[in-house]
Amino acid sequence: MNERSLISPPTGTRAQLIDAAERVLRTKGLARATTREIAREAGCAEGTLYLHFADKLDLVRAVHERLLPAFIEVVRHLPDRAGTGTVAGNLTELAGSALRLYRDVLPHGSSLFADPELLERFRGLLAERGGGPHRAWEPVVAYLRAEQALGRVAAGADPAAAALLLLGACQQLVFVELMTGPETLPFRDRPDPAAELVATLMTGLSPADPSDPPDTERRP
Amino acid sequence: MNERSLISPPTGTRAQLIDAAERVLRTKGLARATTREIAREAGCAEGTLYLHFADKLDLVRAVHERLLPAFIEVVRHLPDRAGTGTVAGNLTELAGSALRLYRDVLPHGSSLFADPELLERFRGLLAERGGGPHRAWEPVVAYLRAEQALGRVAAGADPAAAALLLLGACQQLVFVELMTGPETLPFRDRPDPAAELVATLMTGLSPADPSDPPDTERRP
Amino acid sequence: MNERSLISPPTGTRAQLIDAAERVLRTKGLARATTREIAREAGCAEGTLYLHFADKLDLVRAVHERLLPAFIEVVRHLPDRAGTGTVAGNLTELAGSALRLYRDVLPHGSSLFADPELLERFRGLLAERGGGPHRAWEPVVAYLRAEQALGRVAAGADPAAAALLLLGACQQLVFVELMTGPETLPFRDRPDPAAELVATLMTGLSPADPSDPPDTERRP
Amino acid sequence: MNERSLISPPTGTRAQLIDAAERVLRTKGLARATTREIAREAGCAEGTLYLHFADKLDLVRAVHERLLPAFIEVVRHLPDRAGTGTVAGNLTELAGSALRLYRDVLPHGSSLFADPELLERFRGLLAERGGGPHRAWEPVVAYLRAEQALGRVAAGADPAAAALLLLGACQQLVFVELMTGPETLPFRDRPDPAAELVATLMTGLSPADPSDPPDTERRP
DNA sequence: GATGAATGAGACTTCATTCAT
DNA sequence: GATGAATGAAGTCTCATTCAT
Repeated sequence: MNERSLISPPTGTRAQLIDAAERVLRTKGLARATTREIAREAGCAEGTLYLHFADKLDLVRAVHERLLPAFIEVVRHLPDRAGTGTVAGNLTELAGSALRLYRDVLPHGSSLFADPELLERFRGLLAERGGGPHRAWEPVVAYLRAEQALGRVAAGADPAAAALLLLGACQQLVFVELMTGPETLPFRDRPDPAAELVATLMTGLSPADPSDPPDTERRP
Repeated sequence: MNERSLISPPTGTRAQLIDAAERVLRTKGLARATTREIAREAGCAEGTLYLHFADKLDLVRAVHERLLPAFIEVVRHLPDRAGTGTVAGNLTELAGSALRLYRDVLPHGSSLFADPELLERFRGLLAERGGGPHRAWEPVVAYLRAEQALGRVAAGADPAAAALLLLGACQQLVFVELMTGPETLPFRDRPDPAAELVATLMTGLSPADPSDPPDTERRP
Repeated sequence: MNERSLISPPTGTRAQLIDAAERVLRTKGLARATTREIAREAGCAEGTLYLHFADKLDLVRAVHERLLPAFIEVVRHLPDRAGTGTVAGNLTELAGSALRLYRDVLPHGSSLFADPELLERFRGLLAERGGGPHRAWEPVVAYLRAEQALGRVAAGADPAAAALLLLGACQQLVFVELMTGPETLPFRDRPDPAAELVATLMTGLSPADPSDPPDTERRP
Repeated sequence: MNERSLISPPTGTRAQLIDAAERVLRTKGLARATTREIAREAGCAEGTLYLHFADKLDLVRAVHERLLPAFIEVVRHLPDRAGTGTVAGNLTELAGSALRLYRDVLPHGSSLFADPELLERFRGLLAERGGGPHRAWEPVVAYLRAEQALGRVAAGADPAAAALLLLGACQQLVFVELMTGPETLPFRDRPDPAAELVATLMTGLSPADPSDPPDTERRP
């Protein structure tokens, strides 16, 4: 329908429409993001939208498409840092980036569940691009593997589980922030949530005392 | 508007409407859940809906209201189990329950971000009920504190961070499952994701070898 | 449909419904007077309305039916007063009563124009009862004729026109009051509109000076 | 919402909608004037109505807005005629115009009482435009004052009361005509109601014989 | 007689989409 | 490419009316 989508410069009417849609989607929500409102925000006529996109969902898809690289970008260069700084420092920086990213992206991603057809199109997009939120795990896993090779991460640790624990915590923290509203923020009293998550993940919960092995039942 | 809501038995037209709405919301999504479809699913006339609910969003709110207790129920009795079984076993069971719960609840909760007005009403509901997804952390924190007192969890561990890591990982896993679709399931090859998450959380990432302290830079 | 309508006492559910309907019609207007609201106001169930009236318009008709006698009552005894008091005094009293009456009745009467079917039913009611707003003119005409016979009203005056002038002025004054709202009342600064209308009607506009005959053109 | 309203030519979709609404309102009445019917009458789609008006009542308001000038136009040039023709002739012409005007306008104006919200909007319109049915009195009052200065109207007469008597009589005559229906027309036998009203208003009711002063009681 | 939950036709309104200019 | 008035299907919601209790 629109073969210039990958060639077209980031400026121009098409890009303005995507920008406008992104803003309206985040502000008003998917349910209230009308083509009229988006066109008004983009400063063009409603009909112009259909010169650049097949339909409204195609525009929403374009918004998501533009969001995808940002998602990977956050963790892309992480593996290169293996062996530099400290593991905890690198992971804390990762967690901080993830928190910022989720604040921007989660409303868009969550809205997908409100519309199965939109979700289906998004899956098609993921299939094309080979993307998906789980792709963020991979660089983290690669980084942890590299650190394992360097001996800075326990050899027995499960990098995939660790990546899921850390990124999942970040996502849930933002999810709860967005859901309960800006007033009632749990974890807000914490000075640096990212550092605390990483510290706990590094140390683990098991007591150091081997006289109390965690995998043995205490009572019959 | 409907004073029977707290007294009425779980059967009756009102309950049928909530049931029907829950099904339609999960099947068609919030954006496609029409009053006509809900009434048809409930086996009553469209107008009947407005005998029991102020408007459509009020019905959606009722669906969420019914979901809230389930959320807490999963973790409510966890603190009582402190000192019984193994810590890892108890947390694995929790993670398993959380995974099942999120599969049911996440689409509903995520859809809230598609409609700011609905989100606002949901916040009002949370304010009334004193609820919110973060309430699930509290029993986990209480449990971990109790285990710390028993010496089965490291005294220096941060229970709040641990709860967020574990529940966040579960939520993200389900989020990715639901988003990428039933075909492309990452982590599907894993026999028991819950156990792996718990194992990693228990052990931590830091290498056991004290000659390689994790918080010291290796290279300048 | 309901043969007891003329026999039934003024109390009882039927009368309560008419009372309630009268209040709701005046307060909310015909367009917002729902059966639910009327039943609530009457303190009975919605279905009860249909035990006493064929449909909603039948109830509205009953309200009008009860208003009709009040309309005539104001002027009924006027002819008997011929030759008593002063003509101006009698007419001023009449005008005062008419102003009060129109304030109660005009919203109901005017609303008839909003619904041709209701208006048609009202005409049927008038045909039955031999009523109609113009019946109010007759006693006034009779009174003026009697006063003419007594020489207290000019023999050449047209009683019908006089009745229309006086009652019409009262109706329009109330019409404007109701339409422009309670704040902006023209004629409100006048201490006694009724007396002023009557004074003008008694004296007429023609100058007393016969040297300036009113029916002669002054300029070519 | 529609900035062309003051600039747009009297043709075009907007004007067609106002025309159609005016017809439907007069034919079916406010209560039966549906947007579907109005759109059908205007020859456009139902949704088009909302391109030009905020909602249905806004369209009704526009109909009334277009009626307002007509109301004033009837009496606007009356003061200029002071001293020309005869007073009775000028007033008779005025009364004739008022009768014709009320036949067109009264159903619309009266319907306002059926819907308090519409009445409220109409008051807002009057406040904007500085209008209102009482504005019709002013030119009549000005005319009578001018004639008083010329000695063609009694110096002691009350112009405001006279205006109210004459216009009120015209309004009530039309009100009764419209209410009782085309068959039962009181005053229909009269050849020229306007002339008769004016004649009575000019002469007054008081007998010419000063030996019978109207303000003295005849009997104790 | 009284009830009030249920009904369903139909009202108003929104909004993605088209097309002549 | 751009426009924006027009479209009309579909949505939410109201309300007079019925009927089993």
